[in-house]
Amino acid sequence: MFEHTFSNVFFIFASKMKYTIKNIAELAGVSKGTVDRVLHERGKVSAKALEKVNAVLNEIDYKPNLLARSLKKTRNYHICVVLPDFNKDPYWSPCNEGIEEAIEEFASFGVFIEPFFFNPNDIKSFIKVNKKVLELLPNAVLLAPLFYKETIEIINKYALSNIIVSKFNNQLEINNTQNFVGQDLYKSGRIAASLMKEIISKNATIAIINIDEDSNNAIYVQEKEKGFRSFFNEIESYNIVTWNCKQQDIDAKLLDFINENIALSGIFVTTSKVYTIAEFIKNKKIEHIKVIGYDLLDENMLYLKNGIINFLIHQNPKKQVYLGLTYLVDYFLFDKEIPAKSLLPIDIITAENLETYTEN
Amino acid sequence: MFEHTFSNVFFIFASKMKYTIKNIAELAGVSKGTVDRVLHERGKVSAKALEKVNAVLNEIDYKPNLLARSLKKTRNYHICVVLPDFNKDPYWSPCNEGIEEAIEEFASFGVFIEPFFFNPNDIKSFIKVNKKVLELLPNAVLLAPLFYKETIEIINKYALSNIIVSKFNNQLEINNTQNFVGQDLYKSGRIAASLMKEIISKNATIAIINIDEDSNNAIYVQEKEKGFRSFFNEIESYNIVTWNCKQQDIDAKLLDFINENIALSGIFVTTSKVYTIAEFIKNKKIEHIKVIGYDLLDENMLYLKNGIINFLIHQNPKKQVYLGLTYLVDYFLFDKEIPAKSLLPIDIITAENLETYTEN
DNA sequence: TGAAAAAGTGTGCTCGAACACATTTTTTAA
DNA sequence: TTAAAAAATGTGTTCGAGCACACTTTTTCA
Repeated sequence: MFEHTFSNVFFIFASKMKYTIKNIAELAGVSKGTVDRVLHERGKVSAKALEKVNAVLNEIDYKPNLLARSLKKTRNYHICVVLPDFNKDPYWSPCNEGIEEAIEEFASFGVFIEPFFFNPNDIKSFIKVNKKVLELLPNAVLLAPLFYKETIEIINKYALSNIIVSKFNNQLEINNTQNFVGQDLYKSGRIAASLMKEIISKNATIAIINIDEDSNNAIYVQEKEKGFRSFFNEIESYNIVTWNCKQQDIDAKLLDFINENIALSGIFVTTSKVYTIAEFIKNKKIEHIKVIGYDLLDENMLYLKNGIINFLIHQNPKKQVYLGLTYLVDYFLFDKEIPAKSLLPIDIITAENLETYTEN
Repeated sequence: MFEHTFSNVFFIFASKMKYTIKNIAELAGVSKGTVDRVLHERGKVSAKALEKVNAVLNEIDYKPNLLARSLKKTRNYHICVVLPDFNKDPYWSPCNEGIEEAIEEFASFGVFIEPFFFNPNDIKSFIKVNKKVLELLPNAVLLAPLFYKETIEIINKYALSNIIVSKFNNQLEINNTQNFVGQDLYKSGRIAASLMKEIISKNATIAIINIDEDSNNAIYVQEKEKGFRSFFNEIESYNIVTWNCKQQDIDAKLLDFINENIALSGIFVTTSKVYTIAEFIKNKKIEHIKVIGYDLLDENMLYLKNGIINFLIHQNPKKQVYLGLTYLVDYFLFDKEIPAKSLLPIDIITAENLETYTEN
């Protein structure tokens, strides 16, 4: 270790001392300008000076003060979040909380976060909103890429304007995605299956129900279905059937579907719309069917608590946006790298541990 | 809205513009010193000036730049973490990772974090380590308060030296704890019980096994037991027995215990030592007993994957320390409030969702 | 009324990094 | 040998908040 002392520095933690560029300059016997040039490899440094500075840098553990760095290059950063309108689909409602928290928290650092909502049932609305955002020329966009083809196009346009794009919730291509925050949907399906297996008896029939899933975001639901089926394929002796339906058809057709499959003892709903099935089951007083679905919507939580839904899988949309925004902010302010792929844990929610996820 | 413009300010986002003290001073027609006095209520401001500044402050949404604020009052903060040696109990091993990550991340902000380990089986070691830490006079201590009486004493001493104390993992008093990061142990026991109920048949016998729990940290284990029993008390028709044992006695005595309780079909181990029971069950080729325990120790994860352990409850010690440290750092750097009580979600881990918690 | 005390106000420096620009040293070539 | 060009080095300003200190205005009271 170096044994030098600085006039202006009070050694509190001997070896763990925080060095500044000025300190390094003094130790190396050069000016802070030279140290700066060495640190940033800006050239214009003589071999002798380079050596002196590097000698010091090798001895100490210099970490630039990120507060000072970020303050110096103070800029106002603008991040837009593009996501479905939660009035059209309550699944997205928690995202809003996450965004509001991020707005509040990061405003003090000069980061301005702005949400933009589109209609998840209307591709045109998705395109329109993105066009509007593009015109604002923000520094970055955090996007829920619901529509495959249109997202590819808009991402290219953003790229032309040097706007960073991160995605959340839906993986655009299932592999090789960049800047993505979300969950592994295939695994999520497998987990649902493993839970189902624990709570129903052998040789039973299990239904996978996809509600209101048109071809657009069907790929995401299909991943879950694949995962679910893969689990049972490995153990056999279960009969898995898939039913695609519209929400308004449930009342008219679900009873027929149940009667057609007499051994039916488990239903896996691939989205947050599981409450519609639960409602039906409750009204018809069907007691032998176990239900697993997605997400902590108010209605879902109600049916979970009174035992009609047995398990919910938590996709944690709030954490997804918040984390996505955190990555972008850390990138702008502190030069942190944005993780190419951030897969959140897949939480299993029961009536008992539910409140530990909703508190605070 | 104000319609003024500043010579040196470029309006990017009309109303969402970031104001500085200088801006406010210009708008109010006073100097930044006066604005500063108003903001901090330092007095020495005339009624007229106060009014002018407040008029501006009411119109705009001033958020001080936390980077600048923190840079100005640059200090080196020293935080000590006092926790059990992970060589004595592998449960604490993930904490180390959390601490290492925090050290790395916060060093750039002038925060120096230092871990101190004590022997969890030796009260004297706990006292000794804390005494050592006290002499260092850090700004804060993050503590795993394993021993009740001794913790009370040491906390008082820290307080006398104006050292902030946060606790994690063990709640000192079950209610009214301050600066605590951890889980609700009672609830955790209930969750274990609810899972047990799903996977065993009615009228069965269930064993609660406490391994190596002497009177010191017994209170924490007792909370889990209480929660577990409370769940089954509500539904009856189950027979719950408790067995307290030493790890070295398992081989000699567990088989007797199992034979004494012929209907035994579920075991709840109240700590991370569940692998010792799993090992026994595997060796004796007992197949009808379901096992639920705690924490993602390597051995536990192995038995979870091969089906001997059915569920693990994740106490997330790594997240606990990391979060505890984050709270302290945010407090020192950005004047954020330290939450009095931060209860983490209680994660249910199965063979299927396990890897979503261990990745990244 | 006027000097002293009190109250109010403004200026300028600091934190550490970054970078523009000024100054000094070395190299080049006539 | 020397002037010009190039390279190397050092200096000073900025970011925004916070605070010490200097300066100005108002109030107090003999």
